Amino acid sequence: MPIPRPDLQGDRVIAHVDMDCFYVQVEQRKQPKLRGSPTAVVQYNDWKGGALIAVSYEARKFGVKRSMRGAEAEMVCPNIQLVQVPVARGKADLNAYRSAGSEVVSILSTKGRCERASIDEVYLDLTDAAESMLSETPPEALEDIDEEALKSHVLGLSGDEDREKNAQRWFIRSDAIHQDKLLACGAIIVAHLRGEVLKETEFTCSAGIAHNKMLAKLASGMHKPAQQTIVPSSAVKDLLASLPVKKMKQLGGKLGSSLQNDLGVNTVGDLLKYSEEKLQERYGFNTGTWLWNIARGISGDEVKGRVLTKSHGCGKTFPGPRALKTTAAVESWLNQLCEELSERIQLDMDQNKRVAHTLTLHARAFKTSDVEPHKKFPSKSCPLRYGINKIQEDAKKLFEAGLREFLGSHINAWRVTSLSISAGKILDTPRTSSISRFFQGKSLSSAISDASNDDIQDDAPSSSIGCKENIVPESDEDEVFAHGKSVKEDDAPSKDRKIDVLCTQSRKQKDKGNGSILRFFSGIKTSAKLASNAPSSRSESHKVQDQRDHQEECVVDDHSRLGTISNQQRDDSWKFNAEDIDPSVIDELPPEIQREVRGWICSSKRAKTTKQGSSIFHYFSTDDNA
DNA sequence: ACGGGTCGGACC
DNA sequence: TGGTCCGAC
Repeated sequence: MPIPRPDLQGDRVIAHVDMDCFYVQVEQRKQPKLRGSPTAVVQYNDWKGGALIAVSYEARKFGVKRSMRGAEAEMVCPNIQLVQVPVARGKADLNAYRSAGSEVVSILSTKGRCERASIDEVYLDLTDAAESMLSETPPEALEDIDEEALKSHVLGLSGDEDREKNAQRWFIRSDAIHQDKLLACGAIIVAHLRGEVLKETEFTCSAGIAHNKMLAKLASGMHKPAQQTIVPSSAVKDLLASLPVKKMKQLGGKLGSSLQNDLGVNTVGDLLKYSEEKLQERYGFNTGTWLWNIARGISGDEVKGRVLTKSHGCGKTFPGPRALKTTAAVESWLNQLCEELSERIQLDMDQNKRVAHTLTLHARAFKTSDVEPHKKFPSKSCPLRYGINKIQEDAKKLFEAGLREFLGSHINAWRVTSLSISAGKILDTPRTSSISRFFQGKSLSSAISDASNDDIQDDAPSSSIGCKENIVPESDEDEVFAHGKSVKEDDAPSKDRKIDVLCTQSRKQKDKGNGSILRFFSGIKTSAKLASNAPSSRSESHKVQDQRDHQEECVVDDHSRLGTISNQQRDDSWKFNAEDIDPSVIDELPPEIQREVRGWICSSKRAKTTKQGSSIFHYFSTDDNA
């Protein structure tokens, strides 16, 4: 699982920021009277008082732990305040925590590359900011330095008496090595950011500052809550020497157990005894090298610039007697899950201009009269279509396909103990200079949800799920394009505006038969009609569109009717599917382009690749503002 | 009858 | 790829 990355760049400044008992803080902000008293967040309190998923530091003093039941917590801490996770559609609703996490990220992402590692954790690469500070305003006197930064814990400082004094001296050491000075700057930046977070969100957090993610993560947990810890290189060896392997990220599971049980490695330092080859032999090449490196505090793992999640999922378990026994029960719960999922991907689209492309269903099930004892319910996925009903419909088909495979040819009673669906392959929709401009009177979001209006029932043969085929049925293009009211009203393109080409990157041109050029021309056909009875002024929303900082072309996607927009500029050719182009579309083009297009329609039965420099390419790729 | 609900990543 | 498994919070 872990993979070694050589730390090419040696002196990075990496921070890991971890919110303190985050769910509790979110609830305390909502309900300030809870502040200061022992508090825990539980979900579902009907069975033994619910399961604790976050515990305040006041409550921890009483020995309250995560994974206790509410009832247990009350035994060890009678005054504990138990707050329930909101429930929506019969399941836990974590949206409040997700959006609180986003508040934090929006502050933390201002000083450098930011990776959202979980709902309440981020990594920051502050190398550039720290270098700048060091060269412009290096910390030379205590007065220069944020008070919070001076409270940092600096690992490896010898002084046992006054920790804070030592830390302060460390900050302003003029003879410190460059690496340490960078860390000091990083710590000052982090202290400032934490102050901003507190001011703007009322949340406290803890942080670790080090030269790589692994050490930063380790450090952020060392002094909590609301404190920060610095790991100078000089402290790494001693730190790891006594660190139990299980404390290291990635070693909390089977791999860590194996190190202990099979190699007798109890601390990370113990790993130093093993050669890289030995570790590779035992755990495989990648893992072996990775282990060898982390024993030395080496990790080149980079901070990904990613503040948004890569997928959205929701699920629910149905333990013991609650296990679902009928397809009706399964469908009913799937519908609830799909509603939530739909809401979330819709929000993602509205807020972030992103579109999800695959829908995946997971389930756990067992057979009551089991012949094959431990067969797993297979997960299934299909292209994702926007719209609650479509998602529900597709999820149902995915479940049916999975169930058939799960049951095989036997006639068996079954129980489902968990269900989850997720939306993945989420791609940015770069700003539109393409066909979607014709429809930009409305948001991308409404365009897509309109495109998946549920009044038209499409019937995909459910058998197609098991196969490699797309279960998404083709629907009438007019369904998309018919929704033109805002286009007509206030945002129709002017007649002379360049009709943008719709195309896909050639490397993505795997869609067979339903190439996007086809949709493009269908689109032009309709939009040209709309355009012809529209006012000729550029609309307000076009200007807004133009300001989006994404770039380049827009493409109608395979999975949603009006969806994916992909970057083109780097491609030197576009591949067009020339099938089924309505001649009236071509009439809209300038004469010389018309001739060109008619030419390649005649000459090619299926597809045509135009190279950069061709007149068609030039025409369609030229900015209409030019 | 399970820490539940979600995530990310690697592997085949 | 899709599907599975692992690890994490």
